[in-house]
Amino acid sequence: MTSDTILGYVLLGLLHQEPRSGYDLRKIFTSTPFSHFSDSPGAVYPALARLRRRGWVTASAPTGGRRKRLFRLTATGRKAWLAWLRQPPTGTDVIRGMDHLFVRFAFMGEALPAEVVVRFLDTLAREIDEHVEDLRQFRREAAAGMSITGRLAYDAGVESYETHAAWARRARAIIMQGGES
Amino acid sequence: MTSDTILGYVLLGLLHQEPRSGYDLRKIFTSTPFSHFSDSPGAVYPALARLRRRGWVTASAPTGGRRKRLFRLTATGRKAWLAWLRQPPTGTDVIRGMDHLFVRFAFMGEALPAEVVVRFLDTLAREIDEHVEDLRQFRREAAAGMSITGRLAYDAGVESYETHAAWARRARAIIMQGGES
DNA sequence: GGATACATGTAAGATGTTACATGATTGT
DNA sequence: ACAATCATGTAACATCTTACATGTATCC
Repeated sequence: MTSDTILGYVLLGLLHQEPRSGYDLRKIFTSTPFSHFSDSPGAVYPALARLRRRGWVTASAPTGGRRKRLFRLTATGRKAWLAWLRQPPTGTDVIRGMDHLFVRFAFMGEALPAEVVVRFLDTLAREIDEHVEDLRQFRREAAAGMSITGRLAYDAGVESYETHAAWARRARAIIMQGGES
Repeated sequence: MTSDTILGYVLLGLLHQEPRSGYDLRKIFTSTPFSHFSDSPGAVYPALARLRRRGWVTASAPTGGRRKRLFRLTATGRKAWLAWLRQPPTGTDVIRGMDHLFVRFAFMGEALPAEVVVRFLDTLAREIDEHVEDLRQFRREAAAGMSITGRLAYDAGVESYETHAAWARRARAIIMQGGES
């Protein structure tokens, strides 16, 4: 049970909501304005083939006169997806980029109990704090050798992390009181 | 003169500062706490080979008893790097992720006049504003179908963009008054 | 003498990008 | 009839990751 890419898990998450075709999935990526995810057939279809090979999804025979095939999650697919969702955020996750973490978080509400979500946010806020401390430390030592724009860009990064930590604490409070956003 | 990857341009930027070896470049990635950039030899050496093939850098013969080879920018390499630096930020850049833009911005202070930097920030702030407007629009339409964590994650993304727009305006002011950060 | 840091590369494998190929259905 | 959208895939290509291979210089 080795892990798949983020794209694989996102597809799993969308198929957890309801069975869909490759085309449906691509359209979601086209129409959603966030997304590092490409709607290109060259990304989506091979990813679906991969998931099928792993036994995480099944494809129906072509339906409806069209060649449309609906993909649906298998039991092991759901298990793999839940295992992915349940991973607590690590320092490495924080360094490698918050985006993946947000994608994971976005799906959590559909499948995990509030306490797990809250724990995720707690850990995330703490991990970000630690990383910010490292970033500040480095800035103190290295600022002298940096250009103006270098320093400003660096500060933008730090500020971005701080924004995320503050968000995590606000989100935690919202989840705790039952979820009025 | 097709374009290279971000890694290529970052290497170019570091070599613009001073000639360095592949090892030197890798160490920079190891020791800097930001970075999506990997210090793995399997990324850096092939990228340097690519830049050499393009005629953007030259490699000295092994020096110093060691096998160390120093890479340095050629005139066309510097031109290609400057062309990359001078690109104004586009809407697509903003959607694909701010990170690349910050990397570019970080190098700008070393090579471009303040007015160009200011123009970059102006355009960036406007492009972000536009994108935020789209994101809000989508949220209004789609919020009903989203889970709590889905909505929260989405809002984190929007907030992140807003933070960046505000940063761009602050950075602009700092550059204009000569660069006290 | 042995560990650690210096130093450069290649090999295998997975993933993603862009472009191509093919054909059915729906709306005008 | 024709265009647009639905629908699924493959092919070529570049890039990155992880792991391997090799050898030198320095410090203790």
